[in-house]
Amino acid sequence: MGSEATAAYAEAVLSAVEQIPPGRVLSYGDVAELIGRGGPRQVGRIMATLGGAVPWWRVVRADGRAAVATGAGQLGLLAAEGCPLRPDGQRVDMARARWPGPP
DNA sequence: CTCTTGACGCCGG
DNA sequence: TCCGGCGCCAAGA
Repeated sequence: MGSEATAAYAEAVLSAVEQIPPGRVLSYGDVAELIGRGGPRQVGRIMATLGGAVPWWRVVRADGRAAVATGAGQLGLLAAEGCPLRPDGQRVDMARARWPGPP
């Protein structure tokens, strides 16, 4: 059972993203640290492959900006959920929108 | 088996 | 604030 390691990792990433409450966001690196496995790149890869099954728009870059391939649509979804955005409207206010983590 | 790419992050200038 | 470079791990060609 070797390939299951990747499947288990993918499931851990998707599970963490599903736990993000509306109006909150997590960065790729935050998800990686939360599950304690791999790194930001691995999280991004899982999101690109299986992200469609979870609220992927709640995952943003560490600097509060949206990922390249997701574009402005992500910021629109976050804004619609009440997520605090910066005045420029191009980035998320990580100081307020960052989800502290599971209780 | 090796090389390149990627929904990234951090540091320095 | 913006720009470039280096590091990280895994999958695809």
